[in-house]
Amino acid sequence: MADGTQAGGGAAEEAAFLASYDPRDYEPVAVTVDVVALTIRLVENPAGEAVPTLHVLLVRRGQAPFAGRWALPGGFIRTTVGPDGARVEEDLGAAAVRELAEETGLAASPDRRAADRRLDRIHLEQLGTYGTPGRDPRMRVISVAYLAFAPDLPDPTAGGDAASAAWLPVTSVDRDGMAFDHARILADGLERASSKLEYTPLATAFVAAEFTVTELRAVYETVWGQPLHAPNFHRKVLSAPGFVEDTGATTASGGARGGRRARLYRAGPARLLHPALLRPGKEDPR
Amino acid sequence: MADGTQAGGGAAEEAAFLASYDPRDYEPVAVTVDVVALTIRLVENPAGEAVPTLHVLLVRRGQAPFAGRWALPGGFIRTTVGPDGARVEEDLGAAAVRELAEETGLAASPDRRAADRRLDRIHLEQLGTYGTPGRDPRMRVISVAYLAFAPDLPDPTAGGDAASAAWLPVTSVDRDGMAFDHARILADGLERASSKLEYTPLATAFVAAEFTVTELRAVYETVWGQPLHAPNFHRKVLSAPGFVEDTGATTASGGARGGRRARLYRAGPARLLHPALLRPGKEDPR
DNA sequence: CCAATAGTGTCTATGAGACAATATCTG
DNA sequence: CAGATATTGTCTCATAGACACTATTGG
Repeated sequence: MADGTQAGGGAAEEAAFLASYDPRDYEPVAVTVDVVALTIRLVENPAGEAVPTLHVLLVRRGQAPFAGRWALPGGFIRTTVGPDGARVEEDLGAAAVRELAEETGLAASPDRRAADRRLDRIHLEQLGTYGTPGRDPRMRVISVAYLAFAPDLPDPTAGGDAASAAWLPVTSVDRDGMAFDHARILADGLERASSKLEYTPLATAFVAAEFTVTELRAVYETVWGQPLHAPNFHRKVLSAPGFVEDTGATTASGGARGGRRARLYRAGPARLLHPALLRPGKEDPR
Repeated sequence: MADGTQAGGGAAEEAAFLASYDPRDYEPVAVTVDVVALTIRLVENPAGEAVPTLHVLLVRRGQAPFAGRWALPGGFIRTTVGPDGARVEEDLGAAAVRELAEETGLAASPDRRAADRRLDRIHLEQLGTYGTPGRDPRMRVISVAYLAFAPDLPDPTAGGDAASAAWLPVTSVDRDGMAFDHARILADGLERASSKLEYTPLATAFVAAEFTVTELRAVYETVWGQPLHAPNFHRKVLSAPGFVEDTGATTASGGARGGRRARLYRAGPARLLHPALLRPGKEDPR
């Protein structure tokens, strides 16, 4: 990288640095950070039951190109000017958190402490970088995509300036109508999420700090889109060391229509699951 | 991404696009592509035996910053001017291939067809993007890192202009002395490579088009840094559908010191291994 | 023939998946 | 008590890992 031909050293030598390149070798590139933010929310089905459903945070674009289309929340990486006048550059992950906070309304929350606590519980990881020429019709744009797993977050409309943002059920997103190559990024994010549930304990990032095994199973069923065998799931979760820790407590009451009280667990210290919880029905996975 | 405020449309509206942003929101960013290129080469140990050893392609920097240090091969993404005068931007993956070809000498090879054939056999995948402020002391640089698995490639010195490049055994690389954050990128690449061998058939990218099970096992042992149980490995490879295909042929002769002739296989069509070949000794993988 | 290398048989422990059964709630 | 929900028992099959063994070759 940065295999320059100029001498290094000072700070504001940027111009000299740029001038030392053939214009055909160096071109202005815009770098954005986009976020595939996933959460699970309850949706009423026709029968009136609350069904856990995977949602993605999307923003409706106000300007061309792709005006009126849904896009992933994102924006350019920023440079802020510090108190001493020095430029403070923004880390990529920080930009992703900022975008998420802005679009969910957590940035404008009156209770900063509570908002920060919610942001802290969000799992964030880099998904990939998308830089195919022409993906933005205006200029060369390189987008670093992040994947976020969050417990139920507030509705964006509660935020204020992000009236055009919304949590949409992933199954009802019109992928062909999405802006830029965001359909592809979303697809990559969903696949990554499914895969991550298999060998990491990240499903706990979708539920509250204390949760039941059934709630955890709902996460898997929702993301994988298929029902799981409850007894076996139960045992597998408890047998994976460090996946969950027993709190000793149980839910205050059983199910609405009766049923035993469920034990409450919290996320354990493990960062990888062993053995893994593999998706069923992958007999011949080319 | 690209949540712009200007109207979209034409082609050379780049200046207007840039002007529409607050300078604090938009800053010139350089984007580079770096490559962690891995291959397996034979190295003589003190006993005079040829030991397969994992190597990484590194370049010794000629200029500051980090002059004299080893760095990953890489460089800025380019824009070439096409015959009609239009600017042709380079895709990120193409930039990675170009860097690899340049530094290995394959770009300058007299036999273009043969060189292209070798480049085609290289597996290339995106590793991650590194953009921490300050990682390049000169200016803001975002590096998109790629991971390449290659069969034995020519020595860079055979190429010509890349006299300062070399394949180095990964165990003998002075990580603390590497330029920029390339030690971190290298570490990430090695971990990714180890992990990919588990659940994909990419080990075949390290060997010739036709290979024996023992050669394939050597890849695993080299990358994972531990010996494997030969009989069980044999069975696992053959039982994973689509991993390898029998060519019907065998090696021309047995081992140098005697031994049965080995059957020759070629890479099969599978893109994922099922069941996976897990690394041994990961009892408590936090 | 002997040592070396390739490949097969087989046994045990463990996990995956299916099904049955038990425990404990709510109404 | 009846139905609902959580949790545990048990059985079968597949895979991982260990070890013994057979097959084939060079010297």
